[in-house]
Amino acid sequence: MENNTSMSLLDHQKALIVNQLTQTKELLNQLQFGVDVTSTTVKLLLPRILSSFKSSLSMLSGINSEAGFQVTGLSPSSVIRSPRSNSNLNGNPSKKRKTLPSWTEQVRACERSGLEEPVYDGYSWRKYGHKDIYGANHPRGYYRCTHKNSQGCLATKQVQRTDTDTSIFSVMYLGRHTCIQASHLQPGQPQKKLEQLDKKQKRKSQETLIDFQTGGHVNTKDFNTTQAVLRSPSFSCPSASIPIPCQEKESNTNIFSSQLTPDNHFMSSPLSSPSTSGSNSIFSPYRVNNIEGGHDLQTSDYDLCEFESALPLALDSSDLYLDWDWDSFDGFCF
DNA sequence: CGTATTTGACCTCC
DNA sequence: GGAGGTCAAATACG
Repeated sequence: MENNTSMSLLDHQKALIVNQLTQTKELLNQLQFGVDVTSTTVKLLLPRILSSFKSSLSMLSGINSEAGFQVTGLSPSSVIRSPRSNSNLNGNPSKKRKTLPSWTEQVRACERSGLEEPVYDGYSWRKYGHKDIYGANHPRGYYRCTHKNSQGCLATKQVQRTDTDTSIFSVMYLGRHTCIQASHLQPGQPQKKLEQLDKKQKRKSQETLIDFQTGGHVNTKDFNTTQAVLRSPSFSCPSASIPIPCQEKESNTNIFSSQLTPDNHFMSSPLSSPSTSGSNSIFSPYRVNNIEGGHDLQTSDYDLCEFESALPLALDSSDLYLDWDWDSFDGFCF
């Protein structure tokens, strides 16, 4: 039983990685051959590409351990459910979506007071419930995909602050996105979304209103790896003049700005909308799965650096030049 | 006025 | 029966 489980899990992981990389390749093709390679589009795509690679690399690292996707936070239970063992949020299993894959992420938010909202992860979510959880200090928010009705997308997520660190959200994703969210590829929509979010945040947290354009604090941890690759002010320091320390790099926190779904759908981060006036940093999601001392994170980072150095990006303030050789990629880290 | 959020009630599972 | 999850009416907001 367990052996079969391990085998199927491994196969599943491999399949995820392949799909993830395939999707990444498609994104790169969009950059390479896309007609509309505007700077905004590029800025949207690149973080997704990087995130996709990071997720893939993380999974590869995780495969080495019996625990599976430890690095990405994608627990084995997300693939094969085990009753009562699927302790995602406070150890309580989902009671209704048992057939849907689930996984948990822990995401740090750059806090503003009174914020109880989920991290913007690139998808549009609509809150449909809010519940005080027995034994938990903080209520749990229930979100479903905005496109549930229009496209029948069944993806949901549950967001809850952790008891130990209120700046960290535990986000449990249920189901994968079957919707096509134009915001992922079209520059205008996420920007609009983020602008709305920003306005909302400003409304809600007046006493701690921090204007990013005037040097407010931004949690930049999740920018690190992106910056390492992009090395371009137009990417790492968006036009909105968000004060991002481009040279700064923390070594012991693994940062992934995207979220990987079990079906290789990854979720781009708000980082992908650099033209937004700082709202993309209201929440700065990054994985904190290594809170207690991470697993394989150094390896993952190392591999990522290898990838980054192999990625022949030449950027200037407005254009992206991609000369990606997939034959080279074939030999990369595998 | 359309859309998103809030929140109490209801449903499901254990 | 209790806890978690979802629904849907009421409300808020742009």
